[in-house]
Amino acid sequence: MPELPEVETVRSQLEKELVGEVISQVKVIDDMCFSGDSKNVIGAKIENIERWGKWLGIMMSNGTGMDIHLKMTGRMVVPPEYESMPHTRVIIEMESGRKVYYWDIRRFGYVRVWDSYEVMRKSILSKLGPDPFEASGQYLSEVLGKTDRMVKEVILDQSKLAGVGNIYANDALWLAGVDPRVRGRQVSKSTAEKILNSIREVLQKGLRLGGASDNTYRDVYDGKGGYQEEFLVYGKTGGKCMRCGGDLKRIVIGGRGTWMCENCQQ
DNA sequence: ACCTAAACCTGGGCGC
DNA sequence: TGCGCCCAGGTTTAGG
Repeated sequence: MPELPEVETVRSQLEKELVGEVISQVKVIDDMCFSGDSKNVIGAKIENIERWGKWLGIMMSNGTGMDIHLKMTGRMVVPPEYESMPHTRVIIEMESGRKVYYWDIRRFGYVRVWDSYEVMRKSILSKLGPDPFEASGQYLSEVLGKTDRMVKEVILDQSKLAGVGNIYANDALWLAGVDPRVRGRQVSKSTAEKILNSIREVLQKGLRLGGASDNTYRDVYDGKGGYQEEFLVYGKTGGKCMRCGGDLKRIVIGGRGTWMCENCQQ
């Protein structure tokens, strides 16, 4: 699933491919994955590509903008074979002849065109907490101290911390040795700091490996990431704990699969 | 204001 | 072989 490391990988590759290009056409194959007025961006130059949490934001030279969310199964890809692939939903063409494809099996994600880049940016940022690399341990400790929700639900809450999804949340809590069911208010300040450091560590590793491709995620060149080979606990039903050798357990928190070692995570 | 659960969607895997 | 069911989860929305 595209989380911070996957979306950042896509952002940096798209930046290399597209900044400076002028959009000549937007072909919408599936309405469900597109909104806004595509005429706004025709003839405009791509100035910059940013990432906020799991969102991508494209700044256009005429003050308009586009945002993209990959949700579960979205891809932003450039290989030409995507021209006629099933599940290609939107095609963005450049004056240079280059094309970029929005491909998505489940149609949860989207490309949206906005009249104003600034309005778009503010609208997205208003829903998001800080990036885990910018948040302080003090901040996370304060957020946790105000809630009785389980710690895993809090770190997955994009309004509290932007960019962490289920894969990295599971692995970070195992690395920190914290039971995902612990209530926010029960977490000490030093434990909150340990959790934040573990989140950063697994995200860094994800970034270094180009993300996790256990399922449908691919980068801009249709390549796989490597983090799926390095999962600590995520998805390891019936697996053993790498730290103590105990059986990993699968539980459900907030409707999501959660993997943990009951011996190491207290 | 806070919290929970359902809805959105498709393909893959499973049991029968 | 095939059918029905469950599961995957980021975000929004509805309801308690």
